[in-house]
Amino acid sequence: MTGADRWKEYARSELSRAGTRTGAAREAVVSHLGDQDCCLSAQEVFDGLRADGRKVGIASVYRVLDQLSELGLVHRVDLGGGTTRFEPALPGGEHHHHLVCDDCGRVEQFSDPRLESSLSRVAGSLGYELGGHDVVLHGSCPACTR
Amino acid sequence: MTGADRWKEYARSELSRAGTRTGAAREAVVSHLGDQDCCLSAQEVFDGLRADGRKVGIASVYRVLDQLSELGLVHRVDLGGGTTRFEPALPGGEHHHHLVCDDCGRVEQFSDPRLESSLSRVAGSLGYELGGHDVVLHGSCPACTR
DNA sequence: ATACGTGCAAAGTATTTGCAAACGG
DNA sequence: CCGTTTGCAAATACTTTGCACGTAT
Repeated sequence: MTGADRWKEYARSELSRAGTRTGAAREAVVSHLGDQDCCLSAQEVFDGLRADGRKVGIASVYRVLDQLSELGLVHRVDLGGGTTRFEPALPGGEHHHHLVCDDCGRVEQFSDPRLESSLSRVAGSLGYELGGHDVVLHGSCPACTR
Repeated sequence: MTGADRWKEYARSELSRAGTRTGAAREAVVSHLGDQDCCLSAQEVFDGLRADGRKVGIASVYRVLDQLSELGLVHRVDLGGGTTRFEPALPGGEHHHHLVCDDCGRVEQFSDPRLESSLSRVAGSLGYELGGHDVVLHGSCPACTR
């Protein structure tokens, strides 16, 4: 089973466990989001669903994304530029961060254990219980640098 | 001389070096921003100026903040929640990051050398030339935890 | 005098909300 | 059936832009 399918199943089971009913809009969003390998904006999800011929209102896209976020099934990602993006989140706390090329807009993912430990150490030393964190690096990608 | 005054002088000299004229709105924003120890939203700057009896249009606040940002005199800070915040930036690359309490909204600053080195190592290993980075930790502050 | 700076109002985005109709359990 | 979910349209929040006027140089 692919990671995408695994997330879809996980999301659907968590949704039903949360007591929600099955609706066309939510299923469409879950299905589409699960197929992505990179974070999407609400508008991109909406456009993607339209392209697939699914007629879902943008308000529903926002509502579903918000609900998924509340349940911890997606992460909100803010790369700057004023639009929030969303990406599937698997359980277990495994996560990654993003590196944005300010020239061409390319987005890459990365993860780094040493970075994570720095973050939790800092939070701990200030007495905070760490709930989540956003790390976004901005720069120029190899192609744009030269 | 205080850090606040140092930034104001620095900002004014950089602005004049950039060839800008002296205007009331810009001076008001620079002066107000320089007095802050924490990042402010455009609306907060606007309200602060109003409270001081300075009649500055909100459009000018946005324009000035954008200009200061272009010149590297302020950093844009996005703590999530949809509104961009701004804070004075001193030259030399010294900077800090933010820790937000999601319960009470408190914002703390921190800096950490090990974190910085993790970030540049990651960027370097992906071939990126690092231009800047945003790190925002979310969690519960000591007061809200218990 | 001339171009830059400013305030106001209008336009633009991104997102949320009110509401009646559709639909799942 | 009854309450959740959905789509539409209107509303909201934040930010940018157009334009006429003010003002520094």
